[in-house]
Amino acid sequence: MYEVFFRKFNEKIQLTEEEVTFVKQYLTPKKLRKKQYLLQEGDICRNICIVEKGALRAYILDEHGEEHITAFALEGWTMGDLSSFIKEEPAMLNIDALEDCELVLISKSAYIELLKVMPKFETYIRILMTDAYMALQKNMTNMISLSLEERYKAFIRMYPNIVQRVPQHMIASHMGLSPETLSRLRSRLNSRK
Amino acid sequence: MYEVFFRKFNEKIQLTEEEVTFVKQYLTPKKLRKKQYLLQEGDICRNICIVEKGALRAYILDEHGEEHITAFALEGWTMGDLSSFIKEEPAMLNIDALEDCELVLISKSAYIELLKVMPKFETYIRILMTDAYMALQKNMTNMISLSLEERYKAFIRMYPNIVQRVPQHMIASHMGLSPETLSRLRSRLNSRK
DNA sequence: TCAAAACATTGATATATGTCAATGTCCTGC
DNA sequence: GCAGGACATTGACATATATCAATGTTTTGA
Repeated sequence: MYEVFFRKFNEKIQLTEEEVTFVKQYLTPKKLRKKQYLLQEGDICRNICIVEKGALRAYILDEHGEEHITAFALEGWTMGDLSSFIKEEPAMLNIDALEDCELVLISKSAYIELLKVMPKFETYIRILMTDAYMALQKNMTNMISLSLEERYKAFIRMYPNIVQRVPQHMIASHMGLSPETLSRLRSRLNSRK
Repeated sequence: MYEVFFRKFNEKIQLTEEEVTFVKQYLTPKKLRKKQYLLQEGDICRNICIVEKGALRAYILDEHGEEHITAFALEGWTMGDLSSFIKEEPAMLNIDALEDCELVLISKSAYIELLKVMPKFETYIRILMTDAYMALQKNMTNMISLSLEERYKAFIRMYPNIVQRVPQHMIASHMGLSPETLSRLRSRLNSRK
């Protein structure tokens, strides 16, 4: 149980068997069926989740009620509305399952307790946050400095699994494009090679 | 010396006088004149910096050589190309001074050593990264879900000091707009009230 | 197994923003 | 103190992308 979670953990920080057992006490498994919600806008995000299996998306609704996908999460990725989790404020994000999912949840109290009693956990979180920040930064600089075509090609290169498993209009939404524009972009790219 | 740095630190984690003295050993002061560079694209970012006084900007050059400002930093803010600092890869960002600056630098070796020997430093960095991630996320969701006008009003509300101290065309660049478009947006807002 | 929904594509048109250019003002450094 | 540059504004025009609509295909669920 929790194989993916601990595989990811061990990539950053080695844990002994006892430590694994110890951490497991603080984790909760959760299954989610396709289209079910993990979090809805306005609720407080009570858990950080790690995807063991399946796929999630996070999206925000704009003033016209349009969905804008802010993130996908596949196996091994972390998902949640971090601001809501940390500050215990209403979430801006909606998170739902794109496929049937198996998740690992860390509650706020578990998070706080683990940070307090287990330095290796704090180190792991520090690294996780650093990596997440760098990834977001990278996305932002790509968004700013690349042409549409280059952005799409970079996305395919970076996240080939997402392109395979997620409908195209959601990728368009994630890139801030209409489905039509992405479709035309793709046909331009195909005709060119 | 390093007043701003330790004020910020103490807002998150209380330090004893001895701890302050200890941390000071790892810090280096640096002055920068307006328009001088702290970091240039292609170089490796050897230091994380905290602004004691003055203002910095970070920008990236796109394929046409156009500048796109990715961040500003005023007193108390942290600045650097984090990916370059952590991975010791060539930086994508250019960082220069918008005003004469006084900075505090933390070198990579100081960063690693402090993380190793001082749990409070690791906790501080963990919180810093978490906050930075949340702020970037917030910017991204604003970018996605708000109209231009709302984005500009949100920016003014959030960073009134930047609006006062930074030329308008740089704010346009930071918002991903041409200077003309921001100018027209502002005149629209003014005529309306 | 079939009907309905979800999805991708393509065309016609609308619109927001960028680009180019001209003008005037205000800094700023020599 | 003045000249040149940086900056903001405004107008005319170009262009990329959104929007609306129609069509065909694939997936899904009863």
